[in-house]
Amino acid sequence: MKVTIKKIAEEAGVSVTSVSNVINNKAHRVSKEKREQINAIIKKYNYSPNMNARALVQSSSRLIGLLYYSQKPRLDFSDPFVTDVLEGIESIAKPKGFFTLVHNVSSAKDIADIQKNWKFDGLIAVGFNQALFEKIHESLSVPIVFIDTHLDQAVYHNLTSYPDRYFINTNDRVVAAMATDFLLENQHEEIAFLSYDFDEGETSVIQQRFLGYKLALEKRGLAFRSEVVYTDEEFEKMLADHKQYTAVLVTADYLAMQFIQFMKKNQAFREIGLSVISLDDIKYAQLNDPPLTTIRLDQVRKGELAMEKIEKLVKGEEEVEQMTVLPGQLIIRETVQKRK
Amino acid sequence: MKVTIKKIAEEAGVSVTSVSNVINNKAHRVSKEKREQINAIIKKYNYSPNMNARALVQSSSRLIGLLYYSQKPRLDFSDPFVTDVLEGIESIAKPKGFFTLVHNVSSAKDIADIQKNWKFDGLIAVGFNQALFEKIHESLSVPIVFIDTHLDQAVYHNLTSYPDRYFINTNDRVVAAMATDFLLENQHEEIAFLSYDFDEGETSVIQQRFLGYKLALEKRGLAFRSEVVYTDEEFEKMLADHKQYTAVLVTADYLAMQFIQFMKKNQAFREIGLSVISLDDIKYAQLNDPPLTTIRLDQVRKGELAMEKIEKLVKGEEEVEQMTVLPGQLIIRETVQKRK
DNA sequence: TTGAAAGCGCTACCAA
DNA sequence: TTGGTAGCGCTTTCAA
Repeated sequence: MKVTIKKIAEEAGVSVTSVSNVINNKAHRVSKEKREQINAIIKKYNYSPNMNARALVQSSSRLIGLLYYSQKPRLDFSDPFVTDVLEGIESIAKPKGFFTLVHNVSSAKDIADIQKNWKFDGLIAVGFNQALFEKIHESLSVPIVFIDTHLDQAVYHNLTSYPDRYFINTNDRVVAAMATDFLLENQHEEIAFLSYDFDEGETSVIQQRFLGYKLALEKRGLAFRSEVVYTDEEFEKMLADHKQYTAVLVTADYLAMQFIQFMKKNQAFREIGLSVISLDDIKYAQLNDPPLTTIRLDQVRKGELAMEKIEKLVKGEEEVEQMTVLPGQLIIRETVQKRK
Repeated sequence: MKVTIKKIAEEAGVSVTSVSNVINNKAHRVSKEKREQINAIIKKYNYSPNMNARALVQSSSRLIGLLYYSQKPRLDFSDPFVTDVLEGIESIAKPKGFFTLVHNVSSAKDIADIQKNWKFDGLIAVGFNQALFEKIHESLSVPIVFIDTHLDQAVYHNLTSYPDRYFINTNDRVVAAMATDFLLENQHEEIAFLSYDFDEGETSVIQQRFLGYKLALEKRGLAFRSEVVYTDEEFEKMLADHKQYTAVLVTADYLAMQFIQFMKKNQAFREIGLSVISLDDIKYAQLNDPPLTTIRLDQVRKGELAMEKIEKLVKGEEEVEQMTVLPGQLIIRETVQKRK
């Protein structure tokens, strides 16, 4: 037998209103006597209110939507960029009584389906691009926190026109420049760039890092050479070209690990004294052999911050900063050697 | 302005019933003429029904709850046991129109809060123990698929008494024996066992693997030696004891990677020709140096299977098998050497 | 084929 | 301090 607020009210000999008041911590509206009685019955039946009914009337739900963008219909959850954010969110959401609905967004159409369905209190969108941002911005009115979403500067310069849109980013340009600088400081002047394939024309995480890399080179008076820019498909080519560079900046730890393994297999890592620096500092970075020198991006923290912002927004009491940029932290381990 | 079914009905000049019928693919109850008109308006407003209202009346929701057990309030999402399951679930759930709510369960109390809240169509519970199983079994009536949940044999021998409870497991005993056997075949007779801390008295994943390890030894006529059973806190001890064993069975790739790194650091891995086999085959296993010999458990597949079961259950058409046991697959790479 | 109306469980408003 | 009741948006009878 289903137990509803009505049943509780009947059994306690009070009105549903009183029960509702007790549930919703408006206990001061109920006499202590009745309050205790109601609580006893609630406990007896292990009752907790139906969230659908509650959401229906309140137009709010304690439900957070976590939207991951990926072109592939299948999200790669072994990617720490994906899961660390989730970890951060859950750690804040659970104690605050929020539930997290995870959804993979691969097209604009997916977005339309989402909000209207579930009356989210807020959305956290990870890795969106400009097109998707615009789509979701105009079709949904709930607060949205964007993580690692790189947009045209026009948006960032005009944040006030985007109320209820919040951003948590790494300054990818700075962070890539930081990595490049570290290589430079270690006397490396011929630095390759290795990343997943990307479109130079569109603002994206990788594209920003690429810019940072070029900038750092330029600042040092060094020429950028497009011949030493590689994608994850070009390990063979990198092997053949290895005399063209003494160090490489890799845009992700995982990719760096693959690359190093490949070079080791071909006697071209330790033997030629190749230096490697990457970005992320995933849990496995320090288990690599040699342990990865990398820049910690702290995705977990981003998740926590996003959830904290949403919680404040729901409470509606505090001001919430629209833009939060997290610094990267250089983690020196063993893959970068001073060049002799 | 909010667009509801009522608004659509008004604008189309029909009743809400007709609109409802169109939405729910009972289109045959509506004349073609009206149907087209309604569809046009729906499209115009990009309307989609409020799931809360729908769930309220139907007591069903297209919502799946994914419950992870962990003692810690904070779930470790970098654990592939956690995320691979999620990946499998989402890959099936999304195309079928299900949404996945992720929740971390660390106590019996968490369970009570859950079901009543959201009217799940089904639950997927990962890594539960006997106590939690019983708690959730008696308090919830929706279908539940348990993944990697080890229970007293009494339950498994009497599955018919547990309708709507489904199980997807690895036979951890078999899989651990398989790993041990592989070591044995390679002439190792002194085999250590390394795992996270566990309670020998309670049925659990690790406890089952421990049993499998002992069984395999026994079958070979080898004595089990409790001195070579270690936890993740005892790397130092393992180093000191290294003459006591020539190979080690580790219950998780991640732990194996940590152990190997530790031993390498102390010149006690390659130098003493230690062999290691572990379980999981996470994505990083092959990037280890040397690449890990391990047993693939395929957690992604488990997630897919769980979601498939639930989908069938919701449709209510097909019979669903209550117990599915997935085999492990030996992946031979480079951490096991034939003993000389 | 169509629509009116009841009711899902809850909160919020207003009156007592 | 208490309770009656409207109404959230939808599906589902049931009657027309």
